[in-house]
Amino acid sequence: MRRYNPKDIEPKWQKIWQESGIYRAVDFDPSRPKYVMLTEFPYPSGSGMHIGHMREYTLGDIIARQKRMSGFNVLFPMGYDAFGLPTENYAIKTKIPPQQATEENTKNFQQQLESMGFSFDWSRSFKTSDPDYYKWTQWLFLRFFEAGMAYQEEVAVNWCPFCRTGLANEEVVNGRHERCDTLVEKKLLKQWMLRITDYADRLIDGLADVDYPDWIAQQQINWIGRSKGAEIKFSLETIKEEVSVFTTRPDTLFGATFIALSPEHPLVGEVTTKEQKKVVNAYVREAATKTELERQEAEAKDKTGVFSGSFAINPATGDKIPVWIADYILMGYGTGAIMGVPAHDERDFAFANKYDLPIKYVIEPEFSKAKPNEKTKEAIVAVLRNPKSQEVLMLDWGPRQDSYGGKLFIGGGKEGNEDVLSAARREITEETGYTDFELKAELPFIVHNHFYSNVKKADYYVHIHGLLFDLTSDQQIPTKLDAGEKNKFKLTWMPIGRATAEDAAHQYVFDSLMSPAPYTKEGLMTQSGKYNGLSSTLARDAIVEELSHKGLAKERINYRLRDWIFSRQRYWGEPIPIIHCPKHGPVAVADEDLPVILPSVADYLPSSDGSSPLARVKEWVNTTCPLCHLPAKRETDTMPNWAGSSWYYLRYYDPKNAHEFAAKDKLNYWGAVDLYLGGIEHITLHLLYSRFWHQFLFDQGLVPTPEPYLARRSQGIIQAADGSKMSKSKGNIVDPMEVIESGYGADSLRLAVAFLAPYNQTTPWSPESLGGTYRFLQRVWNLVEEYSAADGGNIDNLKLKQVMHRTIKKVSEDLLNMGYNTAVAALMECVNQLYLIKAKDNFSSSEWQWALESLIAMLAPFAPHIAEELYSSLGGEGSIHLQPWPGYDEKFIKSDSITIAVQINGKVRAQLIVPADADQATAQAAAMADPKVQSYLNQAQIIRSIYVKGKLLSLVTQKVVTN
RNA sequence: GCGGAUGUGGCGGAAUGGUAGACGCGCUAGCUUCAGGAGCUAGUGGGCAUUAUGCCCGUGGAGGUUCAAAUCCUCUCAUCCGCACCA
Repeated sequence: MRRYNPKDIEPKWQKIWQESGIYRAVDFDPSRPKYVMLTEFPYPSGSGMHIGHMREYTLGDIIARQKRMSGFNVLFPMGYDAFGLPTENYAIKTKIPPQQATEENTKNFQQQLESMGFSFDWSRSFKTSDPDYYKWTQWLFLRFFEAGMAYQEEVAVNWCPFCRTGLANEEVVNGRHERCDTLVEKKLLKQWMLRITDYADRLIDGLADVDYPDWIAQQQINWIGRSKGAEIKFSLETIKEEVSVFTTRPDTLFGATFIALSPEHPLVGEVTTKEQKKVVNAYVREAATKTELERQEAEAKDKTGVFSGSFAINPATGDKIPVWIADYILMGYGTGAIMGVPAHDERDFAFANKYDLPIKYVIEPEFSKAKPNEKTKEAIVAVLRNPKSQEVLMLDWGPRQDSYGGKLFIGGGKEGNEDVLSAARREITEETGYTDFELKAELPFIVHNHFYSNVKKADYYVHIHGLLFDLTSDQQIPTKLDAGEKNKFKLTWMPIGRATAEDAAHQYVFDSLMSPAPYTKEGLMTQSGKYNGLSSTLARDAIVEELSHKGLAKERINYRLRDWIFSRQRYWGEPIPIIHCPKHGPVAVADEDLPVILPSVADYLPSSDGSSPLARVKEWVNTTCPLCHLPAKRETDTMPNWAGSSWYYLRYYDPKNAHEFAAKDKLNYWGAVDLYLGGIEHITLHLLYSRFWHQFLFDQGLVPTPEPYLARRSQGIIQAADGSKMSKSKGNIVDPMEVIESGYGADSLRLAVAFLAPYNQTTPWSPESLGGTYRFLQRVWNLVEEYSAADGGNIDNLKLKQVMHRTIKKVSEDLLNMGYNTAVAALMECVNQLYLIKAKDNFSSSEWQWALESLIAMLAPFAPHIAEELYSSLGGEGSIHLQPWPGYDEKFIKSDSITIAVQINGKVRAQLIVPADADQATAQAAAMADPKVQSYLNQAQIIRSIYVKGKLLSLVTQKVVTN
C-alpha cells in the first residue's frame, strides 16, 4: 500500500492540469450556463502571497471547481494590480525599474498561486501595467473626459510630503497617508477630477438590485453620506455679494445668530473690514498651515474663529448677524459656509459660548403630542437644590405604573393670573413646606408634554416652564395638601449626580437646568413668526418654499462623498492621455495614438514642486496639439492605483483584444460577475470606484449590465494564533509556502483554511488544525488504497447508501451557502462512518466503488490533488475535476425508524425509537409504555401533548390532587 | 457621538424555536509498533453521585414570551470594525 505524500502528487498534477488546460473558460458555450467567479487580483509585492490571499483564493477556487462540476461554464480568472507606490518606492531606493521588479514579483507570485493548485484560467491573465491593458484604461478615461466627467480643478489636495503626491480623501486615514503613515498636508494643485458625485444617488440606488451583505451596503451608503437640506442665501450689509450656506435644518433659520465661513472661503477677503484685516489674515494663514490631523485634533479642544467685521441679514427675521471666520467649517462640504444656530447645534453652541454670541431657542422639545383640540395648561417643573449638600429634592410617588407615579421633581399647574415664578414658589411651599429659596435659573424655552396627575389619575396637555431654585434656609412650615395628595408621596433629597426622574420631560428639564445644552432634535416651532406652533418637520419645507419665491433658498442634497481626485504626481501609473495646447487647452490624445507609453526615466523621485518625474522627460513632454499641430505639452500626472482595478474584470472577458477593451458579444455573453469575493478593506474605495466606472460605461452603452457584480462577499481576516494582527514586525506571519514545503502540502492547507471558521469571520490561525486536516486526508487515502476493486459483486448496503446520500445533500447545500467549514465537517463525519461500515461489510462491492468515487468527487474542490490521484488510482477516466457533481436521492436520506426525545414539562426525560412516520398517538403510546416516562408521570395527568414529527414529543402534566 | 458586527467547553467552532457543544484541535487512559509530523479503542462542559447510570446547573448579564429559547422580545455589559467638526 502506498503512503500519502503530498510532495509526490501535488507538483505532478499541477503540471498536468496546466498542460491540458482543463480550467480554460470557453466563450459562447451554448450547452452550459456561464458563471463568473471573481476574486480580487493581488498587488504583486516582493513579499509574495500571504495567508489572506490564501483564504480568498481557496474559497473562490472551491466555488469555481464545484460550479464546474455542477455543469457551469466557469470563468475563474486571475491577474495583477501592478501599478502603485510600493514598487515605485522600491525603484527610487534601488534604481531597479518598476517594470523589471513587477515582472519578477509577478513571476514569483504566479508560481506560488500554482503551487496551491488554484484552477485559474491563466490564458486570460494580464497586469494592469501592461501597455496592452493600460491602453484601454486610458481609452476609458477619454470617454469620461469627452462626457465632461473628467475635469481639472485647482484644489487644496491632501499632500503626502513623503510620497510627494496628492491623495484622494479615501487614502487619508486619521490624517495620515494610509500607505506610508506620513502626516498629510494641504497643498493647492491643479488636479484631474472625476465627477463621482454625479453618480452618488445611483451608487446608493443600485444597491437595491445586487446581492451584497447588508453591512457592506450600509457602509457604502454611509460613505456616500447623502443628506437632504437647503441652500439659503444671506445678503451682506455692506457688500453686494451674498453668502450661501448649506443646512439640513432650515427650520432653525429664525435661530441663526451668526454666519461662519471656512478660512478657505472665496468671500473671506471681501467680508473682512479694514479694522479686522490683520487678525483675519493671520487666522487664515494659520489654518492653511495646519495639517489635517491638527485640525482634527482641535475638535476635542476649543473651537476657534475671528470676527470679519461685517454683518449679514437673516432673511427670516431681518436681523443683523455677525459674519465670522472659523476653521470648524470645512470648505469641502456644502458651500463652505454655515448659518450658526447655537440653540440647536452642538458645534455652534460651543462656538457661541466661547465668543459670547446670542443663543436663541426656536424649537421646543415635545415629549408627547397634543390630541386634536386638547386644552393646554401652563405648568411648572421646579428643581429645588440644596447648594451646601449638592442635593436636589424629589417627590417619590411610589412605583411607576403606566405613566403615573415614580420619582419626580416638583410640578404643578399655574392658577388664575399667577405668573410662572409665583406658581413655582407656591407649589414648592405647598408640596414641601420649604419657604426660603431663590431663583437660580429658568429655561429659556417651553417643554411640551402631557402631565399625568397622580391624584386625579388623569392627564392634561401642558406647557412646562422649568425653574431652578437654591434653598437659602432649612425652615419648613406644614404642607398644604388637599386630601388627594396627602400621604401619596414622600420627599427625598438626592445627590445631583444620581437624581433621575422617571418621566422624560422632568428629566430633560433637570438636565437642561443643570447644564445648558443645545436641543438638536425635532420639536415645535417658537419665536419663528407665523411658523410658531408648527412642527419643525413641516416648517422645514414651508420655510424653504417661502424663501424660494424670493430666490433666497433652494432644496439641495449634499454628500459626504467628494469628487474623485484622479491625479497622482508619480511615475508608476497610467499616463493621463491629455495634451495641453496653448490655444485649445486640454485636448484628448487621439484614440489611435493610444497607449501613451510610460517613458523610461533615470530617476523615479518626484519633484518637490509637485510635478511627477515625467515632467523631466523633455522629449516625451513636448509634442504637438492633435487639433492644431502646434507645439504643446503632455499631461505629466498619472492615474491613481484605483484606475486599473476599476474595470479589470471586463478585460478577462476578452483579454487579447487589440481593437476594443472587450468585444460586445463577449461582454454580452459573460455579463455581470456572478460572485465577487474580496477583502473587507475594499468595500468602500475599490468597490465604489469600480461600480461608478461601470455605471458610467453602462450609460455610454459600453457594457450591457447596470451593475458590475451581482453578488459580493468578503472573507474575514486571519489573525495570528494569539488573536492579534499578523505583521512583519511581530514576526507572527504564517507563510503558506512554508506550510506546503513542510510536508503537509497544499491540500491540507486548503482544507484547514476552509474548515477554520465561517468564511466571513475574523478568526485566529491555529497551526495545529493542519495536523487535523492532514490526518483526515491520510484516512481518506488509506481507505481508498485498502479498497482494491469491485469484484465482490453488487451487494446492497442500505446504511452505506444513507451515509453517502446524506453527505452529498449536506455538502451540496453547504457549498451553495458558502458554509465551507460545515461542509468539511460533513466530509470528515462521512469518512468516520465509512470506516465503521467497512469493518462490518464486504469492502469490495460495486456500491463501495460508487461510494468512494462520490466521496472523492466531493473532496475534489477542497483538496484537488489528492482527489485527482485517488480518482486515477480507482481507475477513473479523465480528470475528477470535470466529472459531474454527485447527486442524491431523498429516499435514501430518510430512515425507517428514528430516535425522538420525550420531554416532560419542558425537560428531556427519555429517548424513544419510533417509526419515522409515526403519528402522535403512536408516539405517545410508545412513550407511555416506557418505564422511565412512567416514573415521571407517576401521580400526574397529561394535560397537553405536543408532537414534532421526527424530533420530539413534549408532554405537559398536572399533579392529580388526591383526597 | 453615529453606523455595523460579535459574545457558546481549555481552543477553533456546530446547532436560527425542538435532545446545546456536530466536526476538528488539545488533553487523559489503554492497545499497537512498516518509530511516522503515525495508527486504533475508550473518555473529555461544570457539579453531585455511582446499584443503575441518574439528578442538578450551564450558551456575556438581568428580565420576559413559550409546552419548549444559544435562537424571539425588552433592558444591560463587554469586545471588535467603519465613519466622525459633514452643518
